[in-house]
Amino acid sequence: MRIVTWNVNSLKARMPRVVEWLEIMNPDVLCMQETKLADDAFPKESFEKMGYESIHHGEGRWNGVAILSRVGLEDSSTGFDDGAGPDQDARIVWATCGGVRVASAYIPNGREVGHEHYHYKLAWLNRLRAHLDQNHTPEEKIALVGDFNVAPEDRDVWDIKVFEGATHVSALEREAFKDILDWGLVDTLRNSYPESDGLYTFWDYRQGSFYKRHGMRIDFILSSVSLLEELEVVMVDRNARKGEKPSDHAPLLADFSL
DNA sequence: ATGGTGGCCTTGCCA
Repeated sequence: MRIVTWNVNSLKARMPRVVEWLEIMNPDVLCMQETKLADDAFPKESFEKMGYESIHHGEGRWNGVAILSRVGLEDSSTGFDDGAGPDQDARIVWATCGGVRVASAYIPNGREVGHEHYHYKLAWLNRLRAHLDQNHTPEEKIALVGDFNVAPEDRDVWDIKVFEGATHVSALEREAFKDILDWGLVDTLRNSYPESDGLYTFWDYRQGSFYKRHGMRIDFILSSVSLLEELEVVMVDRNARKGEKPSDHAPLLADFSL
């Protein structure tokens, strides 16, 4: 089973690239973030013609997450089931696909350390942990994937000196991210390449970042241990960051022997 | 070619 996470930065703008990529890479499950679509604008029928069931959770101009699956899509839900009320944004969707509980998540950016949005980001990660505590056990096969907007280690950004005092690398964000992992999830790409630097999934459009290899590793396929036992390979498709009208994120793929 | 934002119900905001 090939599971993919990809922040597409507007599905409307990215649809040609997404369709082309699906035809070439044939994932079983594609989790997208930042679709920037309302639910009624999501091209569900186009994906159905390609053999994919789908669930989308969107609000229109910002955010928006989706799961596509050709190995079944059951028990879908949106947001958090943690008893704390609805989230202000459309940032997470859940579904069971081929026996794996999958979540497609778009964690808040935070904007600036100390900003109201930064506190929302930390609270959001805490709610995600609470949702896991209340709805799942680490023994299940779980793939929690998406754009976490956190670089867990200094080597996960191209130059840590540039990020001094910035979001994505602050201690509180990293602790909140680690708290998710400590529940019982493994960062699959880092687990497969423990010694590697330069493993990035995002390159800002500005200042020629991609060409300069000025990237960040902020997208993840987090796997429970029982699912990790089935992991064959995990990789970033940097080619998808090239060419005409790319997203600023590359897809992250993992193949499991399921 | 030796450089270099993009998306959005756009004219500022978000990333």
